[in-house]
Amino acid sequence: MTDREKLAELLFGNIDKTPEYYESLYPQRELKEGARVTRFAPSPTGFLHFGNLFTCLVSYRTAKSTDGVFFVRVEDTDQKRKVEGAIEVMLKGLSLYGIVPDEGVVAEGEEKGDYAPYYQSARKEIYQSYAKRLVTEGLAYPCFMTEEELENVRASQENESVKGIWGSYAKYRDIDFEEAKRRIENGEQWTLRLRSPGTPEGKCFFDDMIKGKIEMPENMQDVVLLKSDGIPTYHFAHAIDDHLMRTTHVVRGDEWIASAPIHLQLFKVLGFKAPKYAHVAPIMKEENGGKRKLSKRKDPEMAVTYYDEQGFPRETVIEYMMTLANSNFEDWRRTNESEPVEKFPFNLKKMSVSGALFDMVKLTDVSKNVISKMPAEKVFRLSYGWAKEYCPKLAELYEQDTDRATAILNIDRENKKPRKDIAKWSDIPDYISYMYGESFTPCYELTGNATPALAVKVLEKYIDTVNLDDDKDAWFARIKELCPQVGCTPNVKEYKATPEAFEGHVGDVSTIIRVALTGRTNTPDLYSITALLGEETVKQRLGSALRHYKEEI
RNA sequence: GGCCCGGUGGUCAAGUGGUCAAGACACCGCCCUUUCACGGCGGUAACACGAGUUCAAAUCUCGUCCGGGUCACCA
Repeated sequence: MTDREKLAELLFGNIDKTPEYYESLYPQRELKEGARVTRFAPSPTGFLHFGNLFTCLVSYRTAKSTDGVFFVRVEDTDQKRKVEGAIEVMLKGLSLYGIVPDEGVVAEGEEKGDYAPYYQSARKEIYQSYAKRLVTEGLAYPCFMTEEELENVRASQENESVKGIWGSYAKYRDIDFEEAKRRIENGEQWTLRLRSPGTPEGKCFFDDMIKGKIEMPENMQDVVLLKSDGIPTYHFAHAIDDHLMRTTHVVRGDEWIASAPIHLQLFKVLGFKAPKYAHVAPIMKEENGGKRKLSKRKDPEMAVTYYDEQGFPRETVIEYMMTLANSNFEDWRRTNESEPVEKFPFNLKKMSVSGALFDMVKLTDVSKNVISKMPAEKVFRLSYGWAKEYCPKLAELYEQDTDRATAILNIDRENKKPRKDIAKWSDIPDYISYMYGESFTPCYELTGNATPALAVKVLEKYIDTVNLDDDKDAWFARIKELCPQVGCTPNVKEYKATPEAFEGHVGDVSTIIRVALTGRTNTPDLYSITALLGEETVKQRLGSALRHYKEEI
């Protein structure tokens, strides 16, 4: 037995499975040519936020657009930061946005797939098996530096360009077996460090799917592989897991780019083929003319739940994210109006290299388009669901008569070019307020040529002629007939030609009726509104308006 | 500070040596129109700066400036 073998035994005496065992336990996946295997690897420390979802969506679409596999692995190696229930919240959030993993952790504590376990905390023996092999090969060693020593190193390296544990700082790199044994038997804490083969001159090259070719100094730090509790660091776990789970494309935030040399070196040292990397730029936020990463603290729109609360349909968020991810998505959407997003040929290489500013105005526009294409039944169903949770008043109104509510939401919706009034469900209470006695607030402000005096004349006549049995043409014909009787013309062009000859035109007459019925100068189709209001309400509101204008003049 | 990455209209962005520098959102104007919205048409507005290379540079090189990321027994 060599000293290295003895050391490996001393360190990992309890480990009897070999890397070869795991290699055969987790064989290559049998997928068709070009199929990509990606993953989402959250740590259970927080909640799902916009950036998370975005990166995850990119990862998901990468797999799905190639008939590959998308799985979820939980990176719970840092017990200190673990937050109860975070995974459940995250997974639920993903599924709401249509992201359902093929494999991995599918619910809190529930796993599916042949490459289990998918909780890193349950993979300790696997990591240690590879760690043991590394020690045997002289590629890793136990380090007994104390926290205090580490801090001293850090302090003394303040002005040095190459930081970390390397060269002469790697105090325990070359201690002999006897010393290691003595210290361990002495009960000293140790971490396992990589014996980095890097040199100051060495370069690390890789071709990022998004950022392109990148050249960096190669890693020469003896990074920690196993923490003193035997649990791996992110770096080590990433190499082992993504190799064993046969990930082909690692999609992650670009804050990881700086540690890519470590990862590539780890893959090399372990004898693994490195995956392709796709480093996604973060979504930024404008502030004081500068850009900054969207932060959970300061930006409420960061939390994905914000969109639910506001009542943005999930499709909106997905569509908006797709426009950020692949700029040709909007063109595609224009020519494929009703296709599901899944059909879009998503392309990792079309991802933007630098972070985009989050644009609420754009998201609103996207949302209006999304909602304008929905049939009224869907608008009703989704907004009702939202109302039950966030706006009980709206839910109550809906519940008076769901068919009527749907009909209200259907006004002008079946036009060839539907209106785009609603961007989010929380716009609805105001949008439909005048359709309900409870929320109708009279307002008799007029615009254009409409004056209280004219209003009195119009309303006195209209209140007698209005007939709820009219179809739209008959309804409008009546209004036109009324015009000459009050000194107006039913022909707007005629009015424009000789404005001095009339008190107003049919538009002004309509405005008077519109204001009387809805309290607003702008509304969707007045005929539909009149019909849905019902005769009693119509007569009553016309009457109130009439009284008001009479008093006013 | 070292190391990476980036800088095209207000925002998102096409673009890879020769374009009057696309398109979308926003904004403005006109048209359509019973209001508004929708739709149509048009408009304002950009290659961070400075040197090179070249007949020709947003595109290639170098420098400057600005922005972002990262330098843990966190991920």
